[in-house]
Amino acid sequence: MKNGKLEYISAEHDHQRCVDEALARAEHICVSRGQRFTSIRRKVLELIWQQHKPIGAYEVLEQLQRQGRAAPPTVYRALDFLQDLSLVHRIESLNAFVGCNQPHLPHEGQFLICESCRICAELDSDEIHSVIEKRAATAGFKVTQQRVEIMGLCQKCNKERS
Amino acid sequence: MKNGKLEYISAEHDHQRCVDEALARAEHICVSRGQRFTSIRRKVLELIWQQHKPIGAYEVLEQLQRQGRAAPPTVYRALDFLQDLSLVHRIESLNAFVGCNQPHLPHEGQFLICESCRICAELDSDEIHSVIEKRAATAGFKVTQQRVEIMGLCQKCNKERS
DNA sequence: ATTTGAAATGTTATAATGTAACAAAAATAC
DNA sequence: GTATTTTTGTTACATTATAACATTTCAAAT
Repeated sequence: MKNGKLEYISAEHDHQRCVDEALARAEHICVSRGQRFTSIRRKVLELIWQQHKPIGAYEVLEQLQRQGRAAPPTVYRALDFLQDLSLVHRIESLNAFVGCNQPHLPHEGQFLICESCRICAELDSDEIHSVIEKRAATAGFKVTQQRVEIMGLCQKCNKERS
Repeated sequence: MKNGKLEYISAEHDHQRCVDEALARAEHICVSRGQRFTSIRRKVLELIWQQHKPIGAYEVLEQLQRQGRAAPPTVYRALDFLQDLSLVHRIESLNAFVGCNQPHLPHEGQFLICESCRICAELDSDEIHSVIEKRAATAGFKVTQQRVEIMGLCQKCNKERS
């Protein structure tokens, strides 16, 4: 996404591979930090990655329940764990969760959210980050976290409407 | 807030006057748009303005109930109305609402939220706005709304900690 | 291999936030 | 003054999230 293209919208995007890679990266990150990538955590992350769209906690729960019992705390705990490692992000304006492309990098949450198809792309723009930081500093404010949620139409949906 | 100072934190801030002015501006805006500034809407807006901190819908409800019956839809309807006119904004990461300083201007939501004292200041930085717009355009994304929520420490709380 | 302590998960109940649907009342238009 | 629209009341419920405590699983140390 550094190049500003939402490449996983395109037809040639191999999504199964995309998910598998995300899971592999996640496992690596967990291990390297001495955390356990348990089957529940893996399953929840996999469900979240199955689309590039934010998914609600109770939607994850429903999917989990198709293969056995599960209750809300199970899902929320997994989500909390995954968020702590930046493997998923919460989209505040949607009460929903989305997989993170670059969990290895320290980064803020910057999201493009399509109001039509709901696809959600994560940005990681240093320029946005630093302008916000600078403006906050002008107000004497010490930033610990930035959340940028940008609603609108993705390129594909925008074309279809015109 | 254009000057980047959070002046209403200071001791000389006359908050009653601040609230009164906000209500007067709100009334004017409603009238000028052919909308009714009913007593419920006024009361809800007043409650929200009583602090420069985001307040939850159910907290507003509690206050309302001190002077008669009220149920959640009453509050949410008033909040929806006030949001439509940009008289209040919803802070997504807090599930809470805050009064808007400059409802007359077209603007995006940009907020500085102090994690310590919870005070919330609205920015309206063209620079932040345009950088986000530009970055989104690079991804072929057509922006309809930006939400920027910046967590951290306000000047006052930051000083107190050091 | 067994014990043991910590981490993770199960389970039940409930809290917190938000909305649907329809009835009644109030304001405005005719 | 009646009709129409807008606002509010009221009840019930949907959605999102967490508290509290029991049980299980895992891994480290013996």
